[in-house]
Amino acid sequence: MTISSARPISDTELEQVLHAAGLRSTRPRLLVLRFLREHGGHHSADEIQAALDASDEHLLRGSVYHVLGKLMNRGLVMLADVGPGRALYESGSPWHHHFVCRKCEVVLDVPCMQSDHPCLSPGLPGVQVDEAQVIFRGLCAACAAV
Amino acid sequence: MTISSARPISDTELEQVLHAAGLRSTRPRLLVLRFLREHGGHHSADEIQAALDASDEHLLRGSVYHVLGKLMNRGLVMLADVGPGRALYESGSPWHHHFVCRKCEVVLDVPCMQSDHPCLSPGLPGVQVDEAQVIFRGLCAACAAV
DNA sequence: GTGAGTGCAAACGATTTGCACGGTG
DNA sequence: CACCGTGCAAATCGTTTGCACTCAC
Repeated sequence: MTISSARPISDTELEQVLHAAGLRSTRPRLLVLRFLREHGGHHSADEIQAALDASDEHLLRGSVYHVLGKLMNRGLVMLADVGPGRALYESGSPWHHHFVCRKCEVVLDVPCMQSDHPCLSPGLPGVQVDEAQVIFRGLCAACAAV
Repeated sequence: MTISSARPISDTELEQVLHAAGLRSTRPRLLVLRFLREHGGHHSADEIQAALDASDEHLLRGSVYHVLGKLMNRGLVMLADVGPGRALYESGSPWHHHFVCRKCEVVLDVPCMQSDHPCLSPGLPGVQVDEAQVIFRGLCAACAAV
C-alpha cells in the first residue's frame, strides 16, 4: 500500500511505451502497465488482478503472469523479491531498494544512496556485477514507536 | 556447490551447540546441522535431503523443513533468499552477502565491506534497520570470460 | 511422565506450462 | 495471413500444516 500520484495515463502513451519495447499492444498489457504506472509502488500479481477485477476489467491469474513475464524481460517491469513467496512488481520508478518492516510487513522504497548502485564492489576478482538488490529489514517508524 | 573445508564435527560438539541454543538434541537436528556446518556454504532444503539420503540417513522433506525452521528461529541457521523459490540455508558463517551469476546460477559469498552491515542507512526517518540483505547479480568470473 | 519433536500425508499458494482460439501488425 | 499473445485448465514446485506417535529431558 504505497501512496502515489495516480496520474491517469492515456492508451496511446502506453501503446508507445509497449511498441518502443518491441511489444504488441494488447488489452491485458495496457491494463497491467497502466495499473503499475498509475499507482506506482510495488504490487503482487494478486493485487494487480484484484484491482483490475474491481474495475470490471478481468484478467485470469495466468494471464497476469504471462503479461508480467513479457514486460519484465523487456525491462518495463522490475521484480522486487521481498521474501519467500513475496514477489512484487513495479514499473516506471527509478532503481531503488526496499525496506520491509518485520512487524507490519509494510514495504517502503529506499532511494539508493551512492549513485545508482550501492555497494557495487563485492570484491570478488573477475566478477561482473550489473545489479545490486538490497533489502533492509527492521521496524518501520510506526512500529518502532510502540 | 561450494567448496569447503569439510572438517568432521563430533556429535557432542553439535549437541552442545543445540543445547546452548535451548534446543533438544535429536537425530534430525544433528544431521542437518552437521551437514550445513561440515559443508559450509548455502544449500537448499532439497540438497540437504539428498545429501542425507546419499549417506543412508533419511529425513522426510517435511522434517527437513521442521528442523530448519527451528534452527532458524534460534539463530543457528541463516536463510539466504536468492530469488523466487530459491531459499538457501547456511550455518556457522559470519554475516555476509551473496552474488548470483545470471548465467550459471552459481551463488558466491560476498564478505561485507563496511563493518558487519553495509548500506545501513536507508535514510528513512524513524525507521529502525537491523539487517541489510544484499544480492549482487551479474556474471561470475568463469561466465564473464566467455 | 510430559511436552517437544518427528514422521507422514495432505493442503497450500505462488508461479509455470500446454494448447486451441483470437487479435495484432 | 502469419504469428504472437490470450484465456483457460491443469500441472508443478517449494513450503506449510495437522495429527498421532516417540523420544529427550
